[in-house]
Amino acid sequence: MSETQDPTRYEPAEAEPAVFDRWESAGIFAGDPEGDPANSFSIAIPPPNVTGALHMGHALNGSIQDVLIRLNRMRGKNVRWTIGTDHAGIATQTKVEQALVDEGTSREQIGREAFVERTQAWRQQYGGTIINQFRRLGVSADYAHERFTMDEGYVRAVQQVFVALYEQGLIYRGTYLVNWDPGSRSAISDLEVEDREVTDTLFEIAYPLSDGSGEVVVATVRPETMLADVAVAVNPADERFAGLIGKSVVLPLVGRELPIIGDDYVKTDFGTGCLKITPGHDPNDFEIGHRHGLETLTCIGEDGRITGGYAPAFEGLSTAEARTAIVEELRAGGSLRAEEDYTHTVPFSHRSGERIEPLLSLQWFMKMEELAQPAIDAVRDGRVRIHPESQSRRYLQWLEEIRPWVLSRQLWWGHQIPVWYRGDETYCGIEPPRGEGWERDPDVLDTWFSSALWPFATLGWPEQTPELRTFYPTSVLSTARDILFLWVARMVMMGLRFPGEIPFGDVYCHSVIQAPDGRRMSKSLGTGIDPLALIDGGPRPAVFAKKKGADAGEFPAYGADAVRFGLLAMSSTQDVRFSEEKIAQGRQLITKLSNAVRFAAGRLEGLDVELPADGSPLAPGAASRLEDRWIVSRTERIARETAARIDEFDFAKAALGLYDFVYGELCDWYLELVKAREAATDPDLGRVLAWALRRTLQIAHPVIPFVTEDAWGRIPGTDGLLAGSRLPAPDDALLDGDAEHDLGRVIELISAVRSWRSTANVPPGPILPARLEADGYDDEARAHAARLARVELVDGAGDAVLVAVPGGQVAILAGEHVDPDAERSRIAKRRAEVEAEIERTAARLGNEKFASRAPAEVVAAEQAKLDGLREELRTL
RNA sequence: GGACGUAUAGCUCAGUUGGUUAGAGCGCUCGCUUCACACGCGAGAGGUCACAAGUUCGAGUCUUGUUACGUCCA
Repeated sequence: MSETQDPTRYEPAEAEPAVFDRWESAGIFAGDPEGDPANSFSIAIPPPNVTGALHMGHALNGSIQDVLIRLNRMRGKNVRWTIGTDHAGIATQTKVEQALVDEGTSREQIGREAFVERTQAWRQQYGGTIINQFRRLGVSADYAHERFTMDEGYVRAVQQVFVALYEQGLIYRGTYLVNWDPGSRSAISDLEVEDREVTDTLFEIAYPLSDGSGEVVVATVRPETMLADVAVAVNPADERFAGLIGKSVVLPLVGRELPIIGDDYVKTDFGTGCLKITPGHDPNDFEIGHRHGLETLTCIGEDGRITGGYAPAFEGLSTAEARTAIVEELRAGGSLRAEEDYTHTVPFSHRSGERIEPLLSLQWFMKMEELAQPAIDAVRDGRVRIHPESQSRRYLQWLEEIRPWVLSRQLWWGHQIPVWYRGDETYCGIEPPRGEGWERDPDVLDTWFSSALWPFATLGWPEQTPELRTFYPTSVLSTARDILFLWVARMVMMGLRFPGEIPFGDVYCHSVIQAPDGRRMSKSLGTGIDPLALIDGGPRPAVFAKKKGADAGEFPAYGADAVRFGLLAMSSTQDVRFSEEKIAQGRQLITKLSNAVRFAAGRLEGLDVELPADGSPLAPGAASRLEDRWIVSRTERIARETAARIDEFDFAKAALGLYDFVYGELCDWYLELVKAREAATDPDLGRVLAWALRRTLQIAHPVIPFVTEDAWGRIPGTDGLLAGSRLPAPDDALLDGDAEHDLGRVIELISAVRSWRSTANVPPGPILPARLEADGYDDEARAHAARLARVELVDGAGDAVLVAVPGGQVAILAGEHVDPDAERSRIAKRRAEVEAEIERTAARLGNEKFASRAPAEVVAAEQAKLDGLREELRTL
């Protein structure tokens, strides 16, 4: 960062905050709740965790949604983007508990009421962080209607849904295995569990048949749980054990008799093909036990030590000690048949780092089949479309094998379950029960239960608000793939069940942005990047060093636009690796565009460049200039393409297509071509230049909103905010295929001469005399070609170097810089290439089967290519 | 172990239903203080499209197999 400000460089840090303030104070982010539902475009943001800070996934998803929102706002849609945060039960509770511990107290000491108050206060103070970070990114959401999954109306929506599902018999209470964390002595959610790969020992243990006719050998990594075994299972299709189903075995060390059951969960090719069934300590066994009506025993307590009274010798031992002791005893008793290393993934607690102990406890659940079927239908019949399409298969697969959902969490922060108990009585209702002696269920609901209501609860449901009528169903849900089940599927179920309509028409699953080494971006691995460090500048983590092993240094302050562009350009239908180059590419585009506007503004200074009422920059019927017709046509095409790509969620193509247009057409050619003209005496130029820049800024605005808004105000004749401007309807009258073709030839000609110059070592400066020996170039085209190729078109004869161009050749006359003799080797090389290609093409055309079987247009294209090559060969 | 996905330039990625001499950005090389821009302008080098068979007039693209990697599920 230099001390002196270079005025040719756009400074995002200066421009962005001011631009954002202008948008917000103009109130353009708010939709009209009374608008026509048919003209609505709405999005409910996936609510980020209230404890969170913006990470790369949020930044990508925020950029994606903002592109959709801004494009549709400029189309004149009535736009609503609901923003807000999720109360995130465990994460938030953990944060506050940590603070209490630091103060030398605990949640148990201060009590539930004080704890919840304390957490509310914490949220008031810190919960807005991520929302403000979204502002930095340029997110144009409706901040005035920010929602929280525990605000007043939302609590009512959650309770109403719970009570309704309870009354309909879909919510019930039962025993279930939870993820018990022996370290923190509480149940934790799946989200707080991380799978780690460990190497355990797979033990093979013989269980003798009760009738003495032999034995079965089971394989297990957790022999200590055998004390609570209730059965042995084999696959009914497994011929080895076909005769055993229905017989029984004797459990070693304990002596209990266990039935042998058949269940096709058992894999015939894993372990020994016999599985011990311990419903009290393994989720899969629990399912199998349920299917077969087996009882559930437990032999491990909440402290992770052996209990149960099945084998007193091991009681009180930790699971690890018990494992050693049990294996020893089995070995001594001759029951241990084999042991081998076995690498697999097992769950660990994020909080304590201890291995999760599945534990049986009383929980609230929800039956899912009845809710799942309509959600399956909605995707099958296309009312909800999932992009990319491949993800819908995963969605359907999961719903088709859906299992009951455990709703209750042993936490204090969240939606407390609206159920009260008195003796054997149970009451479920929104209002507390009348009478004395009732006690409320202490548990809260899984955070995803309330999140599932997000698309409609944020619009005021269960009240029939104007917002709900206008903006529900929402248009698009954009999210990371990994919560397709946890969240998306549940929103579809709840939307169909309660408001009675799908919650959104399109679901877009965006890429996961990985670290350069292909790992996930993660704070703990040091592979994460704070998007604010890219926007404002900040330390670059070591894995992102430009050269391996070198000091990683700092990110430059790329600004929000560059970060948005880069993330969108990186995004794909699959996971992608983060590339700082794409962010830098965005910064280049921004600088380029800013300078283009600077150039145009200089030309247009003091001119009236109001457009005719129909919006067309070209005077009707007038003989407009080639380059003007060309840029108008090209701009119109890019406008359509970019919008179409955004509509089909191809954000990378939209962003990179913009880059190519701004660099490769607008700046490289149009601005260069018009430099010979003077706006003050050329009314066409003023209009077309202003039009092309304005349209380009409009097209680019959804992707790079700040710089385009800043530039918008610098073009004469624009008023109001770009973000609030209306896109004109597509206009076929602006398309001009002839102009595109004709100027395309001029560009090819100029490029051919430049290329020759460079490879022939002719200095770029001098203007060389040359003859244009080619058809199809009018005076205008000749003038452009001469100026940008730096040649002077003459009629003189003489020795010359020939450069092949569309329609013929340019003969550069021999002179100070041009020596035809020195050209020989270059020409010979090119001739060899052309001859080889002619040979290939002629052979293809001469192939009888090609001529007869290939489509006519392919054959014609080959013939045209051959003709072109033969023409070039003549010039060589 | 199962399912799905991915292998294209030094790096990160495009590449429509098979059809010109496979593209872009970055990096690299050469040239340029061309009056919007050196975060610039012009030109260029660089690819056995992972490997092996097959289908076809024609394969980066389709089929099968192999290898490597990734994600999810168990």
